[in-house]
Amino acid sequence: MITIKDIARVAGVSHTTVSRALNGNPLIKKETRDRIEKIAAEMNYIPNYSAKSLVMKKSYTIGLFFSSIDQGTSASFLVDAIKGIHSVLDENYSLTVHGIDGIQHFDAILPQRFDGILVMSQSDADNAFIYHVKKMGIPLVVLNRHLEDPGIMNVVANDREGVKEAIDYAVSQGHSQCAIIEGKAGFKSSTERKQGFMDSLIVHRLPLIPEYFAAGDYGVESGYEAMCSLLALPEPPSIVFCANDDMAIGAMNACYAKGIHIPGQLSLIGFDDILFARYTNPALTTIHKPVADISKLGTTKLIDLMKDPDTAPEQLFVKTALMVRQSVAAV
Amino acid sequence: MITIKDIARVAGVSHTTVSRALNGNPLIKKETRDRIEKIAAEMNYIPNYSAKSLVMKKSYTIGLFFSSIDQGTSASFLVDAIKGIHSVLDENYSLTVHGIDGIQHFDAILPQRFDGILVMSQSDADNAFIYHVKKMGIPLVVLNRHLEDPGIMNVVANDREGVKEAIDYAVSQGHSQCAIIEGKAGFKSSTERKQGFMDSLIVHRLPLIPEYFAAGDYGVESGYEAMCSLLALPEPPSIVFCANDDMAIGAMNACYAKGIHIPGQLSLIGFDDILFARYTNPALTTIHKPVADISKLGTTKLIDLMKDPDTAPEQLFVKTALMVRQSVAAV
DNA sequence: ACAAACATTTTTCACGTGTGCATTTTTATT
DNA sequence: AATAAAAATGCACACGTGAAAAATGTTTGT
Repeated sequence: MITIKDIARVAGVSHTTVSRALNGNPLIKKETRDRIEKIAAEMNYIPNYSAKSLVMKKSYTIGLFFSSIDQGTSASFLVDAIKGIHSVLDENYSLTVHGIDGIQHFDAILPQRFDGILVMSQSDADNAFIYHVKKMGIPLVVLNRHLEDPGIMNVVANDREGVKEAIDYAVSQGHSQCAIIEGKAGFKSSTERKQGFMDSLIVHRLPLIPEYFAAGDYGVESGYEAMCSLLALPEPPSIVFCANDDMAIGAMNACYAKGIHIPGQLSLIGFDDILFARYTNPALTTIHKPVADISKLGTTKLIDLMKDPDTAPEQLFVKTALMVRQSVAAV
Repeated sequence: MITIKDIARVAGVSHTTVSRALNGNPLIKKETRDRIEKIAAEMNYIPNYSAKSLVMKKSYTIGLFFSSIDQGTSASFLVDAIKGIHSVLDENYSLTVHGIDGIQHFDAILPQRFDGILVMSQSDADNAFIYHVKKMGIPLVVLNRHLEDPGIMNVVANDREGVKEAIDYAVSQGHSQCAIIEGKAGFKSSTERKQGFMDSLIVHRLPLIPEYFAAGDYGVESGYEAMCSLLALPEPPSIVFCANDDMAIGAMNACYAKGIHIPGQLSLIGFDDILFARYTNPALTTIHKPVADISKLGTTKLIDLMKDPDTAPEQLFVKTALMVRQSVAAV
């Protein structure tokens, strides 16, 4: 392996000069710099990142942490996040992927190992981790879950507003018997979406019927079961909002099984806009959650934070969008 | 930050002794070792991985490379791979995720940066990268795509055999007019699956009808279009095998659109067994591709290779499994 | 012409760790 | 008790890089 010392020998200068020349330090004369750069290129010099890391106390690594990799994280979520991040991240940073639930010792989460950390957070349980990162002074952006803490950079979708708009739309289509299949208990997103649902009903002076609030856990199966219980009610709803698309697909299956026609007999709205929402039968009307955009914006902010740790933390909201398809009928 | 020198000072020994004690070097007396370990624990010592990397020429990093992150890689694929790897990877290794198409300079792919590399390969185009890695002497396992090269550790599913079994099953249900929607041109998996399809037809003395070979590209839309063209034939097939589930879902949508009932009028078989295959209407009969198992086995082999670079390369096959659901009717 | 200011480069040191070899301490053997 | 052998520990250096301080060469000002 070629080192700056090798280049120095060839160029007839000290290794420090080489270092400066290659790092754009203005103390070096232009001709010297050009000559050294040329030699470095010819010799196929590639910097040793371990040595750089040691001396610079930088790792050239960004950590992406999900609440869990195994459980509760949908595939599209993970992929869209990675895509969004890669689209703005400099090539000589590498991105490592972790599940917070898989970490044995927070001790291993150190500034020397991560130049910055993105937490794609889904639950309050992540807070212990988040505050550890903050305490260690590692530049940090929390994505996807709204934090109350104004000291932490935070990028989220306005789930609540998005759901409200969707239910407003449903009401405008003539629906008044609106039910919800809620997300996983303890997840911030669950309460946010439920709030948006209620916001709309309240604005439209529609009653909040306790039987129309069915529990779910974001899993496909839970959507199936929740829908079964809603259909079993003496007076079933005319429309059901599912707190994510996976549950909407489960709910749709329950309708197939019971012979309920969508949207003829029952309308359905999802949340997330996963790839397959477009391809259910009928195509699912859902709220598009811009995971890639969130990740992109979050990464941009993280980079700012890494450049200048004193960048003021912000609470940023990315807009959701209602995707009107075929699962909601006018009554 | 605490260093071994700090510990050495407290323990009244040299930093060398500390280093040895903490690394299980047998040259150290048991009592000394115990004392040093205790002090290290009390002082909350955490080794500096940059320094370790520099001197050991190790990076404690495993790279996971997909052909592309943006295009052609389905979400479940990426997630299952990450899950499988995490399940066997030691905690003090970190996993970085990359798209081969996003790499500007192969020069950055060095032994000093990666202790080992897993390539989740989908196309021949990855070969340039694969051989670069091999040339650099980085322990390497290629997953998912069968390589001819016996010098490279390779873990793949037996797609061909899996498809053959599925078509055998279709034939046993009385089907004789079998069509295929092929995968993306240039992808090894496309030809493998097509081969399996033909293997079965040939064994059963069924004709290979050119019109029944429709082109696809693994995308949902291509499945839709291919199915439309098959349905437009004067004599449409009785069963269609789709080279992946995404296309099967697209094909299913084409049938909805044309009012063709599945499996009443047409049967359908997919490949991959993605999460949603279970929840289409009807539930999709498909071939389960054990991505997580492939990743797991591949990682195990990579670890072997990292421990002993002379480990003999193998070509390992992981079994697929036919998941019989409701999209194939008996005729 | 000589000092002062400036530009450029080199010298020396540090970062935290592991290792070959020398040195000291302990144990075993005679 | 003397000696050899073995066990335990320390010294000095290396890894590749960057930065402060020092040194050298060059220009400017009077």
